[in-house]
Amino acid sequence: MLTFVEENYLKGILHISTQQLRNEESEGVGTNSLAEYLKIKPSSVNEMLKRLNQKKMVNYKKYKKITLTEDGKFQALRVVRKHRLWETFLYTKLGFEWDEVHDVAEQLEHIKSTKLIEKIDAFLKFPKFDPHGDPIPDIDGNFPVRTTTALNKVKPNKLKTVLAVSDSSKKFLSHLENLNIKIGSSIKVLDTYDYDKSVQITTDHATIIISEKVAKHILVG
Amino acid sequence: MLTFVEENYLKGILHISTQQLRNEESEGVGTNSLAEYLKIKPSSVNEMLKRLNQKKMVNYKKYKKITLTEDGKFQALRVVRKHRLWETFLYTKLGFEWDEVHDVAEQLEHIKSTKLIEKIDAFLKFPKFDPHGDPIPDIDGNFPVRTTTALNKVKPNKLKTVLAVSDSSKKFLSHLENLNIKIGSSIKVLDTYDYDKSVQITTDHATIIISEKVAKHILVG
DNA sequence: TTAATAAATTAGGTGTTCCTAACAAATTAT
DNA sequence: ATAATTTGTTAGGAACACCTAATTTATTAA
Repeated sequence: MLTFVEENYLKGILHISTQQLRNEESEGVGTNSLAEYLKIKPSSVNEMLKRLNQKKMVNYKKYKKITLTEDGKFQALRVVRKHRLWETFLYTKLGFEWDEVHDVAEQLEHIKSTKLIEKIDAFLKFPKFDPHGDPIPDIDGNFPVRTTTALNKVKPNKLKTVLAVSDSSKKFLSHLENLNIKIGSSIKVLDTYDYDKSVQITTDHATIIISEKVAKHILVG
Repeated sequence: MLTFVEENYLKGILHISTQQLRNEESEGVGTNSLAEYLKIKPSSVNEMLKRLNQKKMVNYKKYKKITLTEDGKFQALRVVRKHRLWETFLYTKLGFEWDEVHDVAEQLEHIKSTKLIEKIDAFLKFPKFDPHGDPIPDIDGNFPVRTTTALNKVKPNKLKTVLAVSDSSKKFLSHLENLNIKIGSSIKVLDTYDYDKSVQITTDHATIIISEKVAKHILVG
Protein backbone atom coordinates (compact mmCIF):
# COMPACT_ATOMS: atom_id res chain seq x y z
CA MET A 1 0.00 0.00 0.00
CA LEU A 2 1.45 3.35 -1.06
CA THR A 3 1.40 6.45 1.12
CA PHE A 4 -0.02 9.81 -0.04
CA VAL A 5 3.49 11.06 -0.53
CA GLU A 6 4.64 8.07 -2.54
CA GLU A 7 1.61 8.48 -4.81
CA ASN A 8 2.60 12.09 -5.41
CA TYR A 9 6.10 11.08 -6.45
CA LEU A 10 4.76 8.56 -8.97
CA LYS A 11 2.28 11.10 -10.31
CA GLY A 12 5.11 13.61 -10.63
CA ILE A 13 7.32 11.24 -12.60
CA LEU A 14 4.43 10.39 -14.94
CA HIS A 15 3.59 14.06 -15.36
CA ILE A 16 7.11 15.13 -16.22
CA SER A 17 7.68 12.31 -18.70
CA THR A 18 4.34 13.05 -20.40
CA GLN A 19 5.37 16.70 -20.66
CA GLN A 20 8.68 15.63 -22.18
CA LEU A 21 6.97 13.48 -24.79
CA ARG A 22 4.78 16.41 -25.82
CA ASN A 23 7.80 18.70 -26.19
CA GLU A 24 9.87 15.98 -27.85
CA GLU A 25 12.55 16.36 -25.20
CA SER A 26 14.89 13.59 -24.09
CA GLU A 27 13.20 10.91 -22.00
CA GLY A 28 13.95 10.04 -18.35
CA VAL A 29 13.13 12.10 -15.30
CA GLY A 30 15.86 13.74 -13.21
CA THR A 31 16.08 14.19 -9.46
CA ASN A 32 16.09 17.97 -9.72
CA SER A 33 13.09 18.35 -12.00
CA LEU A 34 11.09 16.01 -9.79
CA ALA A 35 12.13 17.99 -6.73
CA GLU A 36 11.00 21.19 -8.41
CA TYR A 37 7.64 19.69 -9.36
CA LEU A 38 7.07 18.44 -5.80
CA LYS A 39 8.41 21.66 -4.28
CA ILE A 40 10.91 19.83 -2.11
CA LYS A 41 14.69 19.47 -2.07
CA PRO A 42 16.59 17.05 -4.35
CA SER A 43 18.10 15.22 -1.39
CA SER A 44 14.63 14.30 -0.17
CA VAL A 45 13.73 13.03 -3.62
CA ASN A 46 16.87 10.95 -3.76
CA GLU A 47 15.98 9.22 -0.53
CA MET A 48 12.45 8.46 -1.66
CA LEU A 49 13.62 7.13 -5.01
CA LYS A 50 15.54 4.43 -3.17
CA ARG A 51 12.41 3.45 -1.27
CA LEU A 52 10.32 3.42 -4.46
CA ASN A 53 13.00 1.34 -6.13
CA GLN A 54 12.82 -1.19 -3.28
CA LYS A 55 9.05 -1.28 -3.74
CA LYS A 56 9.64 -1.89 -7.48
CA MET A 57 7.74 1.24 -8.47
CA VAL A 58 10.62 2.98 -10.28
CA ASN A 59 13.74 1.93 -12.14
CA TYR A 60 16.50 3.69 -10.28
CA LYS A 61 20.25 3.51 -10.77
CA LYS A 62 22.69 5.97 -9.21
CA TYR A 63 23.25 9.06 -11.37
CA LYS A 64 20.93 7.70 -14.06
CA LYS A 65 17.54 9.01 -15.18
CA ILE A 66 14.43 7.63 -13.49
CA THR A 67 11.58 5.76 -15.18
CA LEU A 68 8.42 4.16 -13.81
CA THR A 69 8.04 0.37 -13.74
CA GLU A 70 4.88 -1.19 -15.17
CA ASP A 71 3.49 -1.33 -11.67
CA GLY A 72 4.54 2.23 -10.86
CA LYS A 73 2.95 3.55 -14.02
CA PHE A 74 -0.29 1.74 -13.27
CA GLN A 75 -0.37 3.23 -9.77
CA ALA A 76 0.32 6.71 -11.15
CA LEU A 77 -2.47 6.36 -13.71
CA ARG A 78 -4.89 5.34 -10.97
CA VAL A 79 -4.11 8.57 -9.14
CA VAL A 80 -4.55 10.61 -12.35
CA ARG A 81 -7.89 8.88 -12.96
CA LYS A 82 -9.05 9.71 -9.45
CA HIS A 83 -7.84 13.30 -9.71
CA ARG A 84 -9.68 13.96 -12.96
CA LEU A 85 -12.88 12.23 -11.90
CA TRP A 86 -12.95 14.25 -8.67
CA GLU A 87 -12.33 17.46 -10.63
CA THR A 88 -15.25 16.60 -12.86
CA PHE A 89 -17.42 15.88 -9.84
CA LEU A 90 -16.54 19.18 -8.17
CA TYR A 91 -17.19 21.14 -11.36
CA THR A 92 -20.33 19.51 -12.69
CA LYS A 93 -22.09 18.44 -9.49
CA LEU A 94 -21.00 20.91 -6.83
CA GLY A 95 -20.62 24.03 -8.94
CA PHE A 96 -16.97 24.69 -8.23
CA GLU A 97 -15.25 27.10 -10.59
CA TRP A 98 -12.86 25.99 -13.29
CA ASP A 99 -9.82 27.23 -11.41
CA GLU A 100 -10.85 25.97 -7.94
CA VAL A 101 -11.12 22.26 -8.58
CA HIS A 102 -7.44 21.38 -8.70
CA ASP A 103 -6.41 22.01 -5.08
CA VAL A 104 -9.27 20.01 -3.57
CA ALA A 105 -8.77 17.19 -6.09
CA GLU A 106 -5.13 17.03 -4.97
CA GLN A 107 -6.45 15.81 -1.63
CA LEU A 108 -9.34 13.67 -2.84
CA GLU A 109 -7.16 11.75 -5.31
CA HIS A 110 -5.51 9.91 -2.40
CA ILE A 111 -8.69 8.45 -0.88
CA LYS A 112 -8.30 4.68 -0.87
CA SER A 113 -11.48 2.98 -2.06
CA THR A 114 -11.93 1.37 -5.46
CA LYS A 115 -15.65 1.21 -4.87
CA LEU A 116 -15.84 4.95 -4.20
CA ILE A 117 -14.14 6.06 -7.39
CA GLU A 118 -16.11 3.63 -9.56
CA LYS A 119 -19.35 4.89 -8.00
CA ILE A 120 -18.28 8.47 -8.69
CA ASP A 121 -17.48 7.48 -12.28
CA ALA A 122 -20.96 6.01 -12.71
CA PHE A 123 -22.58 8.99 -10.94
CA LEU A 124 -20.92 11.27 -13.51
CA LYS A 125 -22.07 8.97 -16.36
CA PHE A 126 -18.53 7.83 -17.24
CA PRO A 127 -17.01 11.08 -18.47
CA LYS A 128 -14.07 10.81 -20.90
CA PHE A 129 -12.60 14.27 -20.27
CA ASP A 130 -12.30 16.48 -17.19
CA PRO A 131 -13.24 20.19 -16.84
CA HIS A 132 -9.91 21.23 -18.40
CA GLY A 133 -10.46 18.84 -21.30
CA ASP A 134 -7.81 16.45 -20.05
CA PRO A 135 -8.50 12.78 -20.84
CA ILE A 136 -9.57 10.52 -17.97
CA PRO A 137 -7.82 7.11 -18.07
CA ASP A 138 -10.12 4.13 -17.63
CA ILE A 139 -9.77 1.56 -14.84
CA ASP A 140 -7.05 -0.26 -16.83
CA GLY A 141 -5.07 2.93 -17.43
CA ASN A 142 -6.08 3.48 -21.07
CA PHE A 143 -6.72 7.02 -22.26
CA PRO A 144 -9.50 7.98 -24.68
CA VAL A 145 -8.00 9.25 -27.93
CA ARG A 146 -8.95 12.50 -29.59
CA THR A 147 -7.10 14.82 -31.92
CA THR A 148 -6.92 18.46 -30.97
CA THR A 149 -5.18 21.41 -32.59
CA ALA A 150 -3.66 24.40 -30.88
CA LEU A 151 -5.51 27.58 -31.86
CA ASN A 152 -2.38 29.13 -33.42
CA LYS A 153 -2.19 26.25 -35.91
CA VAL A 154 -5.82 26.37 -37.07
CA LYS A 155 -6.73 27.40 -40.63
CA PRO A 156 -8.87 30.56 -40.80
CA ASN A 157 -12.66 30.69 -41.17
CA LYS A 158 -13.45 27.24 -39.81
CA LEU A 159 -15.79 27.00 -36.83
CA LYS A 160 -14.08 25.10 -34.03
CA THR A 161 -14.98 24.00 -30.50
CA VAL A 162 -12.69 24.42 -27.49
CA LEU A 163 -11.91 20.90 -26.28
CA ALA A 164 -9.09 21.44 -23.80
CA VAL A 165 -6.39 23.74 -22.47
CA SER A 166 -2.75 22.79 -22.19
CA ASP A 167 -2.09 25.11 -19.23
CA SER A 168 -4.23 24.56 -16.14
CA SER A 169 -2.67 27.25 -13.99
CA LYS A 170 -5.01 29.58 -12.09
CA LYS A 171 -3.57 32.58 -13.95
CA PHE A 172 -4.32 31.21 -17.39
CA LEU A 173 -7.75 29.88 -16.46
CA SER A 174 -8.94 33.16 -14.99
CA HIS A 175 -7.58 34.97 -18.05
CA LEU A 176 -9.75 32.75 -20.24
CA GLU A 177 -12.64 33.45 -17.89
CA ASN A 178 -12.15 37.16 -18.67
CA LEU A 179 -12.16 36.44 -22.40
CA ASN A 180 -15.38 34.42 -22.02
CA ILE A 181 -13.71 31.30 -23.31
CA LYS A 182 -14.38 27.92 -21.72
CA ILE A 183 -14.53 24.23 -22.66
CA GLY A 184 -17.25 23.87 -25.28
CA SER A 185 -17.04 27.47 -26.53
CA SER A 186 -17.20 27.98 -30.29
CA ILE A 187 -14.33 29.87 -31.89
CA LYS A 188 -13.59 30.90 -35.44
CA VAL A 189 -10.06 32.00 -36.38
CA LEU A 190 -10.19 35.03 -38.68
CA ASP A 191 -6.53 35.74 -39.20
CA THR A 192 -3.05 35.08 -37.87
CA TYR A 193 -0.71 38.07 -37.85
CA ASP A 194 2.79 37.30 -38.91
CA TYR A 195 4.36 40.21 -37.03
CA ASP A 196 3.89 38.78 -33.49
CA LYS A 197 2.00 35.56 -34.33
CA SER A 198 -1.10 36.93 -32.57
CA VAL A 199 -4.47 35.55 -33.63
CA GLN A 200 -7.75 37.30 -34.36
CA ILE A 201 -10.73 35.19 -33.37
CA THR A 202 -14.51 35.42 -33.08
CA THR A 203 -16.06 33.92 -29.95
CA ASP A 204 -19.74 33.68 -28.99
CA HIS A 205 -19.32 37.11 -27.41
CA ALA A 206 -16.93 39.21 -29.47
CA THR A 207 -14.12 39.46 -31.98
CA ILE A 208 -10.76 39.81 -30.24
CA ILE A 209 -7.04 39.44 -30.78
CA ILE A 210 -5.15 37.02 -28.54
CA SER A 211 -1.41 36.55 -28.19
CA GLU A 212 0.44 33.54 -29.56
CA LYS A 213 1.07 32.38 -25.99
CA VAL A 214 -2.66 32.24 -25.24
CA ALA A 215 -3.53 30.70 -28.61
CA LYS A 216 -0.98 27.92 -28.11
CA HIS A 217 -2.69 26.77 -24.92
CA ILE A 218 -6.21 26.59 -26.36
CA LEU A 219 -6.86 23.24 -27.98
CA VAL A 220 -9.76 22.92 -30.41
CA GLY A 221 -11.26 20.29 -32.67
CA MET B 1 -3.60 23.47 11.11
CA LEU B 2 -4.20 20.01 12.58
CA THR B 3 -2.89 16.78 11.05
CA PHE B 4 -5.13 13.81 10.21
CA VAL B 5 -3.84 12.04 13.26
CA GLU B 6 -4.45 14.95 15.61
CA GLU B 7 -8.01 15.24 14.29
CA ASN B 8 -8.55 11.57 15.10
CA TYR B 9 -7.38 12.06 18.67
CA LEU B 10 -9.80 14.96 19.18
CA LYS B 11 -12.63 12.99 17.61
CA GLY B 12 -11.80 10.07 19.90
CA ILE B 13 -11.88 12.19 23.03
CA LEU B 14 -15.21 13.71 22.00
CA HIS B 15 -16.61 10.27 21.17
CA ILE B 16 -15.61 8.71 24.47
CA SER B 17 -16.93 11.58 26.59
CA THR B 18 -20.23 11.57 24.67
CA GLN B 19 -20.48 7.82 25.28
CA GLN B 20 -19.83 8.43 28.99
CA LEU B 21 -22.56 11.07 29.22
CA ARG B 22 -25.05 8.67 27.67
CA ASN B 23 -24.15 5.92 30.14
CA GLU B 24 -24.01 8.39 33.05
CA GLU B 25 -20.46 7.33 33.79
CA SER B 26 -17.83 9.55 35.38
CA GLU B 27 -16.54 12.27 33.08
CA GLY B 28 -12.97 12.68 31.82
CA VAL B 29 -11.18 10.55 29.27
CA GLY B 30 -8.26 8.33 30.23
CA THR B 31 -5.09 7.56 28.31
CA ASN B 32 -5.90 3.84 28.08
CA SER B 33 -9.45 4.17 26.82
CA LEU B 34 -8.31 6.63 24.16
CA ALA B 35 -5.51 4.26 23.16
CA GLU B 36 -8.02 1.45 22.83
CA TYR B 37 -10.36 3.57 20.69
CA LEU B 38 -7.50 4.62 18.39
CA LYS B 39 -6.04 1.09 18.36
CA ILE B 40 -2.60 2.31 19.41
CA LYS B 41 -0.49 1.99 22.57
CA PRO B 42 -0.99 4.23 25.64
CA SER B 43 2.55 5.56 25.45
CA SER B 44 1.87 6.97 21.99
CA VAL B 45 -1.30 8.61 23.26
CA ASN B 46 0.57 10.14 26.18
CA GLU B 47 3.06 11.76 23.85
CA MET B 48 0.37 13.19 21.58
CA LEU B 49 -1.58 14.55 24.53
CA LYS B 50 1.36 16.74 25.42
CA ARG B 51 1.45 18.11 21.89
CA LEU B 52 -2.29 18.72 21.84
CA ASN B 53 -1.94 20.44 25.22
CA GLN B 54 0.71 22.73 23.77
CA LYS B 55 -1.62 23.50 20.87
CA LYS B 56 -4.33 24.28 23.47
CA MET B 57 -6.65 21.60 22.11
CA VAL B 58 -6.90 19.55 25.31
CA ASN B 59 -6.63 20.19 29.04
CA TYR B 60 -3.91 17.84 30.15
CA LYS B 61 -2.32 17.38 33.57
CA LYS B 62 -0.13 14.44 34.48
CA TYR B 63 -2.11 11.48 35.84
CA LYS B 64 -5.36 13.44 35.49
CA LYS B 65 -8.27 12.84 33.15
CA ILE B 66 -8.28 14.62 29.77
CA THR B 67 -10.91 17.05 28.52
CA LEU B 68 -11.19 19.07 25.31
CA THR B 69 -10.73 22.84 25.33
CA GLU B 70 -13.35 25.03 23.63
CA ASP B 71 -11.16 25.12 20.57
CA GLY B 72 -10.49 21.38 20.66
CA LYS B 73 -14.17 20.60 20.93
CA PHE B 74 -14.98 22.86 18.01
CA GLN B 75 -12.35 21.14 15.88
CA ALA B 76 -13.67 17.72 16.87
CA LEU B 77 -17.22 18.74 15.99
CA ARG B 78 -16.10 19.92 12.58
CA VAL B 79 -14.67 16.46 11.91
CA VAL B 80 -17.88 14.80 13.11
CA ARG B 81 -19.88 17.11 10.83
CA LYS B 82 -17.73 16.19 7.86
CA HIS B 83 -17.87 12.48 8.68
CA ARG B 84 -21.66 12.40 8.88
CA LEU B 85 -22.21 14.54 5.80
CA TRP B 86 -19.90 12.29 3.78
CA GLU B 87 -21.70 9.20 5.10
CA THR B 88 -24.98 10.71 3.99
CA PHE B 89 -23.53 11.50 0.57
CA LEU B 90 -22.20 7.97 0.09
CA TYR B 91 -25.50 6.44 1.14
CA THR B 92 -28.02 8.67 -0.59
CA LYS B 93 -26.13 9.73 -3.73
CA LEU B 94 -23.75 6.89 -4.50
CA GLY B 95 -25.80 3.94 -3.29
CA PHE B 96 -23.36 2.63 -0.71
CA GLU B 97 -24.80 0.18 1.79
CA TRP B 98 -25.58 1.12 5.37
CA ASP B 99 -22.59 -0.76 6.74
CA GLU B 100 -20.08 0.35 4.07
CA VAL B 101 -20.13 4.10 4.54
CA HIS B 102 -18.13 4.37 7.75
CA ASP B 103 -14.68 3.27 6.54
CA VAL B 104 -14.63 5.58 3.52
CA ALA B 105 -16.00 8.49 5.58
CA GLU B 106 -13.09 7.96 8.00
CA GLN B 107 -10.83 9.09 5.17
CA LEU B 108 -13.04 11.78 3.63
CA GLU B 109 -13.61 13.51 6.97
CA HIS B 110 -10.02 14.80 6.90
CA ILE B 111 -10.21 16.63 3.55
CA LYS B 112 -9.41 20.26 4.23
CA SER B 113 -11.80 22.55 2.38
CA THR B 114 -14.59 24.51 4.01
CA LYS B 115 -16.08 25.21 0.61
CA LEU B 116 -16.22 21.51 -0.25
CA ILE B 117 -18.13 20.41 2.82
CA GLU B 118 -20.59 23.30 2.61
CA LYS B 119 -21.22 22.47 -1.07
CA ILE B 120 -21.81 18.84 -0.11
CA ASP B 121 -24.20 19.99 2.62
CA ALA B 122 -26.17 22.06 0.09
CA PHE B 123 -26.05 19.23 -2.50
CA LEU B 124 -27.67 16.95 0.10
CA LYS B 125 -30.27 19.64 0.92
CA PHE B 126 -28.93 20.26 4.43
CA PRO B 127 -29.67 16.91 6.09
CA LYS B 128 -30.10 16.90 9.88
CA PHE B 129 -29.34 13.20 10.44
CA ASP B 130 -26.99 10.71 8.81
CA PRO B 131 -27.78 7.18 7.52
CA HIS B 132 -27.47 5.75 11.05
CA GLY B 133 -29.80 8.43 12.40
CA ASP B 134 -26.94 10.24 14.13
CA PRO B 135 -27.39 14.02 14.32
CA ILE B 136 -25.21 16.19 12.06
CA PRO B 137 -23.82 19.25 13.87
CA ASP B 138 -24.21 22.53 11.98
CA ILE B 139 -21.30 24.75 10.98
CA ASP B 140 -21.19 26.25 14.51
CA GLY B 141 -21.15 22.84 16.19
CA ASN B 142 -24.81 22.78 17.30
CA PHE B 143 -26.70 19.51 17.10
CA PRO B 144 -30.34 19.23 16.02
CA VAL B 145 -32.45 18.05 18.94
CA ARG B 146 -34.85 15.13 18.79
CA THR B 147 -36.17 12.78 21.43
CA THR B 148 -35.88 9.08 20.77
CA THR B 149 -36.75 6.03 22.85
CA ALA B 150 -34.98 2.70 22.90
CA LEU B 151 -37.30 -0.04 21.63
CA ASN B 152 -37.14 -1.92 24.96
CA LYS B 153 -38.66 1.08 26.75
CA VAL B 154 -41.57 1.65 24.38
CA LYS B 155 -45.18 1.08 25.54
CA PRO B 156 -46.99 -1.70 23.58
CA ASN B 157 -49.31 -1.17 20.64
CA LYS B 158 -48.06 2.22 19.51
CA LEU B 159 -46.84 2.59 15.94
CA LYS B 160 -43.30 3.94 15.96
CA THR B 161 -40.69 4.87 13.36
CA VAL B 162 -37.05 3.83 13.56
CA LEU B 163 -35.05 7.07 13.83
CA ALA B 164 -31.56 5.86 14.73
CA VAL B 165 -29.40 3.05 16.05
CA SER B 166 -27.05 3.38 18.99
CA ASP B 167 -24.65 0.73 17.70
CA SER B 168 -23.14 1.35 14.26
CA SER B 169 -20.94 -1.74 14.14
CA LYS B 170 -21.01 -3.81 10.95
CA LYS B 171 -22.24 -6.83 12.90
CA PHE B 172 -25.27 -5.05 14.29
CA LEU B 173 -26.11 -3.27 11.04
CA SER B 174 -26.08 -6.43 8.97
CA HIS B 175 -28.16 -8.17 11.64
CA LEU B 176 -30.78 -5.44 11.25
CA GLU B 177 -30.52 -5.88 7.48
CA ASN B 178 -31.48 -9.54 7.99
CA LEU B 179 -34.46 -8.52 10.12
CA ASN B 180 -35.55 -6.05 7.42
CA ILE B 181 -35.23 -3.12 9.80
CA LYS B 182 -33.72 0.17 8.65
CA ILE B 183 -33.99 3.90 9.35
CA GLY B 184 -37.57 4.92 8.58
CA SER B 185 -39.06 1.45 9.14
CA SER B 186 -42.34 1.29 11.07
CA ILE B 187 -42.43 -0.89 14.17
CA LYS B 188 -45.12 -1.72 16.67
CA VAL B 189 -44.18 -3.30 20.01
CA LEU B 190 -46.62 -6.06 20.90
CA ASP B 191 -45.20 -7.29 24.18
CA THR B 192 -42.13 -7.30 26.39
CA TYR B 193 -41.32 -10.61 28.06
CA ASP B 194 -40.23 -10.35 31.64
CA TYR B 195 -38.26 -13.61 31.62
CA ASP B 196 -35.38 -12.44 29.38
CA LYS B 197 -36.58 -8.89 28.56
CA SER B 198 -36.99 -9.90 24.91
CA VAL B 199 -39.46 -7.91 22.84
CA GLN B 200 -42.11 -9.03 20.36
CA ILE B 201 -42.58 -6.58 17.52
CA THR B 202 -44.38 -6.23 14.20
CA THR B 203 -42.39 -4.76 11.32
CA ASP B 204 -43.54 -4.03 7.76
CA HIS B 205 -42.57 -7.61 6.94
CA ALA B 206 -43.31 -9.89 9.88
CA THR B 207 -43.93 -10.36 13.57
CA ILE B 208 -40.75 -11.39 15.37
CA ILE B 209 -39.10 -11.58 18.77
CA ILE B 210 -35.86 -9.70 19.30
CA SER B 211 -33.48 -9.84 22.25
CA GLU B 212 -33.16 -7.08 24.80
CA LYS B 213 -29.69 -6.34 23.44
CA VAL B 214 -31.05 -5.67 19.95
CA ALA B 215 -34.05 -3.71 21.22
CA LYS B 216 -31.83 -1.42 23.28
CA HIS B 217 -29.93 -0.29 20.21
CA ILE B 218 -32.97 0.56 18.11
CA LEU B 219 -34.14 4.11 18.75
CA VAL B 220 -37.67 5.09 17.73
CA GLY B 221 -39.92 8.10 17.98
C1' DT C 1 41.00 18.22 -22.89
C1' DT C 2 40.78 20.48 -19.01
C1' DA C 3 37.93 23.75 -16.32
C1' DA C 4 33.55 25.39 -14.97
C1' DT C 5 28.92 24.35 -14.16
C1' DA C 6 25.02 21.49 -13.25
C1' DA C 7 22.99 17.37 -11.40
C1' DA C 8 22.92 13.74 -8.14
C1' DT C 9 24.28 11.78 -3.88
C1' DT C 10 25.76 11.22 1.01
C1' DA C 11 26.11 12.48 5.82
C1' DG C 12 24.00 14.09 9.56
C1' DG C 13 19.92 16.36 11.63
C1' DT C 14 14.68 17.49 12.71
C1' DG C 15 9.71 16.61 13.68
C1' DT C 16 5.88 13.32 13.58
C1' DT C 17 3.88 9.19 14.99
C1' DC C 18 4.31 4.94 16.25
C1' DC C 19 6.63 1.01 19.23
C1' DT C 20 8.54 -1.94 23.68
C1' DA C 21 10.14 -2.15 28.25
C1' DA C 22 10.64 -0.26 32.63
C1' DC C 23 8.82 2.52 36.12
C1' DA C 24 5.61 5.67 38.94
C1' DA C 25 1.13 7.04 40.58
C1' DA C 26 -3.57 6.11 41.52
C1' DT C 27 -7.17 3.04 42.51
C1' DT C 28 -9.21 -1.13 44.34
C1' DA C 29 -9.40 -5.17 47.10
C1' DT C 30 -8.04 -7.58 51.13
C1' DA D 1 -3.53 0.34 55.97
C1' DT D 2 -1.06 -2.35 53.11
C1' DA D 3 -0.90 -5.23 48.94
C1' DA D 4 -2.38 -6.05 44.37
C1' DT D 5 -3.93 -4.24 40.31
C1' DT D 6 -4.82 -0.84 37.01
C1' DT D 7 -3.60 3.32 34.85
C1' DG D 8 -0.39 6.63 33.29
C1' DT D 9 4.37 8.09 32.26
C1' DT D 10 9.25 8.02 30.83
C1' DA D 11 13.21 6.37 28.22
C1' DG D 12 14.93 4.88 24.18
C1' DG D 13 14.26 3.31 19.47
C1' DA D 14 12.31 2.91 14.52
C1' DA D 15 10.15 4.42 10.03
C1' DC D 16 8.76 8.27 7.26
C1' DA D 17 9.48 12.49 5.03
C1' DC D 18 11.55 16.42 5.11
C1' DC D 19 15.98 19.64 5.73
C1' DT D 20 21.19 21.87 5.10
C1' DA D 21 25.85 21.35 3.91
C1' DA D 22 29.41 18.86 1.81
C1' DT D 23 30.83 15.88 -1.75
C1' DT D 24 30.83 13.14 -6.02
C1' DT D 25 29.60 12.32 -10.78
C1' DA D 26 28.09 13.99 -15.20
C1' DT D 27 27.65 17.51 -18.56
C1' DT D 28 28.92 21.68 -20.97
C1' DA D 29 31.99 25.38 -22.31
C1' DA D 30 36.46 27.34 -23.07
